[in-house]
Amino acid sequence: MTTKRKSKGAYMISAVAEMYGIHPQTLRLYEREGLLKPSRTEGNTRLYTEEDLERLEFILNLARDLGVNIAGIAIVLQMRERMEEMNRQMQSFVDYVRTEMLNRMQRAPQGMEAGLVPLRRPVVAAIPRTEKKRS
Amino acid sequence: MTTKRKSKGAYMISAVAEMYGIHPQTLRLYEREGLLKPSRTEGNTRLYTEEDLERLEFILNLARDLGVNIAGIAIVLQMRERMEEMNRQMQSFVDYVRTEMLNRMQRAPQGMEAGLVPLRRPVVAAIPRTEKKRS
DNA sequence: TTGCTCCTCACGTCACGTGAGGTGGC
DNA sequence: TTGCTCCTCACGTCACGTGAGGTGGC
Repeated sequence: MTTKRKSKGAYMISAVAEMYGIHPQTLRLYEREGLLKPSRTEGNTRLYTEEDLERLEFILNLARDLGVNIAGIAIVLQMRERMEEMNRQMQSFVDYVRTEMLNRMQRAPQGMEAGLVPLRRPVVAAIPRTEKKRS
Repeated sequence: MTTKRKSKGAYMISAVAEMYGIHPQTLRLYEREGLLKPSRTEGNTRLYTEEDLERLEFILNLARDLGVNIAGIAIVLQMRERMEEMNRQMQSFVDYVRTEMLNRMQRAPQGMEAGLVPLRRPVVAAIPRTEKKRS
């Protein structure tokens, strides 16, 4: 038996197939269709990182549980990235406003009662986060 | 020939099918699968409003041009609604901050050089809008 | 009556997943 | 050598779109 796991968090195709109960050919299919892009060894063997596995879990959730086809998964993946980008921008904007408000308050505390209250729990808290598991 | 269009902006199934070059059965299929929910006349005949047609155009773009299956279209539709909701929240937050900043400036104009410049073109301008045609 | 509507059932096609078969390198 | 890897080709199944067939109301 050879090592199916190579270096830190990089898996060969049969290990991944076994972990998720799918056929190795299915993994090759997903790659051919552009859903996954695992790196390769010098000998051309696929290596799946933790990041690839996270993406694969998302794909399998759509494909197996929800019945979405490959074209649909591709769209959903890119929409997910757009939403995450929006969340990042929203978050940095909220952070900017919060620190700016605090700066101003220190210089002119009389404005406090009018402006600070709505900022304590910023709008971003009401936005559904796209789930993203961290190992 | 009967009237295929009833009242303002409400179309019967054959008119819609002809407009978009699809089979009436396909429209019934999309409704059965939950993608479209046209209203009905008292006699149980489907009536498609302008809003339904807009949604249908989005669906057809996914189905015909991109090859997304029905399960995928359902997911994409609900992601689209979430993104639109996020945009609305972002916009209202930006609006709130802008007016609040202006209020403060009028009361304490010495803070101007530090805070106003980044707000002139708010973050929302960098966010890709989901397209939404208006008739 | 005509031309639409409603519905259900069924078929053809295609995508997806999987299997077989043959190759090559650690 | 063994057990993996790579690849291509092919098949079974199912979803999607469409057609037929029969019904009913404006």
